[in-house]
Amino acid sequence: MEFFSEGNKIIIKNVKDFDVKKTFECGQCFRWKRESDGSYKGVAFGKAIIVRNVGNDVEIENTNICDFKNIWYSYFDLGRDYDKIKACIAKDDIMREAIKFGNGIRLLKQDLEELLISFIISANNTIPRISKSIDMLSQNYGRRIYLKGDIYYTFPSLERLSKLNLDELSKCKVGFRSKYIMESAIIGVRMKYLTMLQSDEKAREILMKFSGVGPKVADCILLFSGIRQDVFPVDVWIKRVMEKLYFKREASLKEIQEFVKDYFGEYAGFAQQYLFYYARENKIGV
DNA sequence: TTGCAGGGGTCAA
DNA sequence: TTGACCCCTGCA
Repeated sequence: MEFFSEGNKIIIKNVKDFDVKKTFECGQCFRWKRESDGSYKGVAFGKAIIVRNVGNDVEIENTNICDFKNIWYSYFDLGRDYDKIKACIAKDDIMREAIKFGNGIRLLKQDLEELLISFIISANNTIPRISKSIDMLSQNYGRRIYLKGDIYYTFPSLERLSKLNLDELSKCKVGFRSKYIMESAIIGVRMKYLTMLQSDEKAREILMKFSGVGPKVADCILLFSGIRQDVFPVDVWIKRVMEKLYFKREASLKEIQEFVKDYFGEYAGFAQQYLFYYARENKIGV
């Protein structure tokens, strides 16, 4: 992979497997907004950038070599060989079709604190509402940053969120999840560093001790932070697509997870992303 | 216009 | 195993 800077842009030449639209719209993140020219503006790790596909290249605007090396290279998972992953999980015609459809999806390595709160908000919620709540939390309690003269807001720290009361949280339209957010922020601050989870065998168990974090949310946090690739978050869409295309009948959460563990193995999480995008975009099972 | 179901699940009984 | 849960949107 070759990259260079040009003004306030980083240009990554001849990038394989990086479709900006699919990566931001496959359901793993909530803070990227599509612009009329097809680029995406968003905030991650305290920085606001614009990302776009230009032919075979990817451009990142409002950044520099230093941030690219320290933040974006990891965030966009640029060190990974997606051909290898795809070869590992392409076990059948269904999966090959889903991979073909979702070709260019990358799994982002996102911030743990933001993931924890975002996916607590996602429970029994709709994507537009989740985005709205996350934007409101950021606007009210995040830090101001600038991009091309416009104001953006970073996602607030757990430290900051842990000091809010239920009324303040409820104003961000999180509904019954305000209690979960408050309690989880306090637990997170008490743990000192969520990054400890990186090297913890019991990361999933620990995450499920947080208020509002069950098996699905825990798996999303593990997968979208890059801690684990073998987890397979099962939500209503994945349940439907697995039942319709693989089981040909109703199947329990446990059944599905045991099946994919053996079937897709260490890269089950990538299979989940291709299937999720495929199922949602084509409304499979609806 | 009004009413109701349902949504990236989790919790508590 | 089951029902409640904020509250906004879509649809009849």
